[in-house]
This record gives sequence, C-alpha cells and structure tokens, in this order.
Amino acid sequence: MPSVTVENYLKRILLLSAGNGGLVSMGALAEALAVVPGTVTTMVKALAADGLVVHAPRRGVRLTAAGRRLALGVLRRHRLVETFLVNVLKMDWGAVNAEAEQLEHAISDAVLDRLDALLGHPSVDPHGDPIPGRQGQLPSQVYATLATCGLARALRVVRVTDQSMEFLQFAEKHGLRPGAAVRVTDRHLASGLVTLRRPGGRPLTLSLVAAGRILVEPER
Amino acid sequence: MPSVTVENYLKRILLLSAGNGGLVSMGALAEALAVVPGTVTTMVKALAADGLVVHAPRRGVRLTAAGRRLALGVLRRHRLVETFLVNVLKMDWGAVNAEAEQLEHAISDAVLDRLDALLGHPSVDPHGDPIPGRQGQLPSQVYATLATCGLARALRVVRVTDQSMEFLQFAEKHGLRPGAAVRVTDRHLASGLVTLRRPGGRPLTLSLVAAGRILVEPER
DNA sequence: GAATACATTTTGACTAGTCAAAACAAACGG
DNA sequence: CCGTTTGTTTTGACTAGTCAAAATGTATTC
Repeated sequence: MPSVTVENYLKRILLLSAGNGGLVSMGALAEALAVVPGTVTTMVKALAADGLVVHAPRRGVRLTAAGRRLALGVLRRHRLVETFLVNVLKMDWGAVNAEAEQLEHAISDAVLDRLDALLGHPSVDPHGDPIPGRQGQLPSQVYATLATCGLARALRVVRVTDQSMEFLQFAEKHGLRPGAAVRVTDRHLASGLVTLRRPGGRPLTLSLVAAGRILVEPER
Repeated sequence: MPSVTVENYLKRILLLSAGNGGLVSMGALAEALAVVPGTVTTMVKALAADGLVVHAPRRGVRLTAAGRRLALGVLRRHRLVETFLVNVLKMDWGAVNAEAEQLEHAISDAVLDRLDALLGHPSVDPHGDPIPGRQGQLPSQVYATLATCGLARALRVVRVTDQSMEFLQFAEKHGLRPGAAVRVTDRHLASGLVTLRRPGGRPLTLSLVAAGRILVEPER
C-alpha cells in the first residue's frame, strides 16, 4: 500500500506532466509539493527503485505504467470526493479541494464504489475536471481556453484548471463555472488582457494567464 | 494539529479507560494498538510532555482534560462516519469500523458538520454507541448487559460493545442489533452459558463473555 | 522474607520523510 | 571559449514512530 507521501508525489507528477512530454522537472515538483528540491531528488530515486517512475537525472521524471495507474486512482478518489462534497454536502465550490486533498488518502475502494454509485457515476467533477474511471481510463479531450479560442464565438465553460481558492472564488463570483455561456469580445496580446462578456452580465477583463486556465467548447 | 498516531493513542486510551478509574495499563494499550509495549511507554511519555495525558510510571496512563477533548473529537468523527457509511452508503454493518478507522483522521470540522446535519444529528451510531457532541458531551448512561440483566424480562438491545467483525456478523446473523427485542431465558454461571430467545426466533446460546458485550434496556 | 513471575521501562537501532547547505552539471552570454 | 547563472544532486543531520532485547520494578507465591 503506497504511503500518503508516495500518493501525493505520483498525483503531482501526473498533474504536472500534462503538456510537456510527460517529463516533470524536479523544481516544478518541489514547488507543487511545498518541499525543498533536494527532498524531491531523494524521493524520486526511491519511487524509481519501486518502479513507479523513471528518473532521467537532471532532466526530469516520468510515470511508469504502474505509477500512472496509482496516480489515476488517487485522482479518481480526489475528484469523486470533491463531487460528493459539492453535490451532496453542498459545500463551497472553492473549499472542497483542500478537503479532498486529505480524504483522497483515506477512502477505500469499497466506499469509493458506493460513493460513485450515489453520485450517478459522474464523468467530471464540480470544476469540470474529468474523473478517471475505475480502470484509469481518462476521457482526454483537448479543449480551447479563453486565451486561445476564436473571438466573438458563443462558448460554454467546460472546466477551470486552477485549484487555488482565490481563483475559484474569483471565477465563481463572475459566473465562470462549468456550463456557463461566455464570449470573448477582445484579446490584446501586447497588454496581455482578455475581455469577455456573459449574457446578461457586465464585460469582464482578465489576464491571458488567467484566461488560459478556463477551458471552453463551442456552444451547442 | 495532532498526528494520526497521537489521535489513535488518545482514542484508545479513552475507550479502554471506561471501567477502571480511567487508568489504562501499558500492556492493554500496546495490545489494542498492535504495537510493542516499549513503544507505548515512549509514546505516552511524549503525550504526557504535551499535556494530553498524565503518566503514573508502572501504574498506567490517564487522559487530561485536553487529551479527553481531543479523544472525544476523534470518537465523534469515527461514529458519525460509521453512521454515514451505514445509513447513506448502505454499507455492511460489520465492515464500517475499519473504514471509519481511516476516515476519522482525514475529515475536517466543516465536512463533519455537514455530515452531522445530513444524518439528522444522530445521538448513537449503527452499533448503538453514543456519538459525542460538538463540545464533547457524551450521554453516558449505564446499561445492563445480557450477562447481568434479570431473567425472563422483555428487553431491547441498545448497543453492541464489540467492534470485531466476527462478533458483529455473528450478532447481525442472530438479529441482535440495536432495537431488537430479546429475553434471557436461562443463565448458568458454572458453565458460563446464557440462553436467550427472540420473538419468532429459535433459542440462542452464547457465552457470558459475549453476553456481556450486548447492552440492553427494559422493553418500553 | 526470599524467589520467582510479570509488566514496564530503557537502550540502541532502524525507516520514512524532511531540511540546510555544499558540490556539481549544463546551458547561456559575452 | 570561459565565466556565470540556474537547476539538480549530494551530504549530513534531524523528527516521528517503531522494534528487539536487555534491565528494572512490582507482585505473587511459597
């Protein structure tokens, strides 16, 4: 049974490896885990010895099949718990991430299955993030973001890929939760600003970086 | 924030201190925690240094007010989680103890409050054990057991004070769950046997020890 | 009251995970 | 090409929790 620490490392590597060729730098991992870089090096070598990752010294780390399977399990627990906290316990959208961070390590498969059934086998969590299946299948779809989508198109928010409480509350406040209709009216690369409009709402300006964290799909 | 280990020690001390004058022996604690006695001595000294217990060397250990408050918190989490697992997730009566053992350390006050409300602020868990209140108030009532009650009286099971899966499954199988009607027809001290009868059920014989783990109150 | 039994405590050692700080490698700028 | 910057690895040390086994009290028995 992997320790809480191992589960956290694997989950982080999985989350950070989206984008690059699956290779995660020691620095990024240390940052995300709130740990000193040297610790990560030590720990990653231990994970590699257990066959959960491959470590390319001074280049980065990548999950093995076994490591990925474990990481997807943690992610599944995390996202199902989040869904439960929001849908059943009616907890605050922004606060559930921290709660799930704890519970994801304490929940057994038996409990998880019941929870999954109770929630109606959801495929995405309240932030719109996909929930891995029991065998680790991940409906990996490529979405545009508010930073990359076409202008003036009718769009729908599908996902918010930033778990920080400030960002989630900001998004919530302006109605940018999964399912919300939105339209980008202007994008100015030099100043790094994106302006959007929600039907019935005031125009909203945010940075390109923030816009890049909101995934969208064409309306209908 | 107390560690998982500290929480487990405190909870065990609380559970074992019922009966004796609150004084728990190192041996009993080691046994209950599945740890070697020397480890308990070391750990108890650390707990004492933190003001959570008082350690009377070679005599035993007792909770301080602070330790008791913490322990009751853990117990509250444990029993509310059990109630949730049985009442909402419809999990097996005998299996929930092990699950709750993990979850009790991962659940925050915020989540617990919602859970408590969802369950309708229950005062006992599925085994009939009382659930401590938010401020640690424990409805401490003295019950008779099947080993001590009067003969031929109409009784009702209120609580099963043995968390082992075998015992719980045995009790379940013979309808001895909280609320069940029962009557002791015979008790033979020499052989250590108790015979009972459930309305509409066959007579059942069990040992005095086992009978002592089933708390009852007079019918009506 | 001495001898024995039993529980408890002490001692030394080990594992998992972490940090601080020194040593190192690779890339980059001039 | 050489020096500097930047990220990575190594080293040594520390904490929490644990065990095995020896040492020590305390009780019990005769």
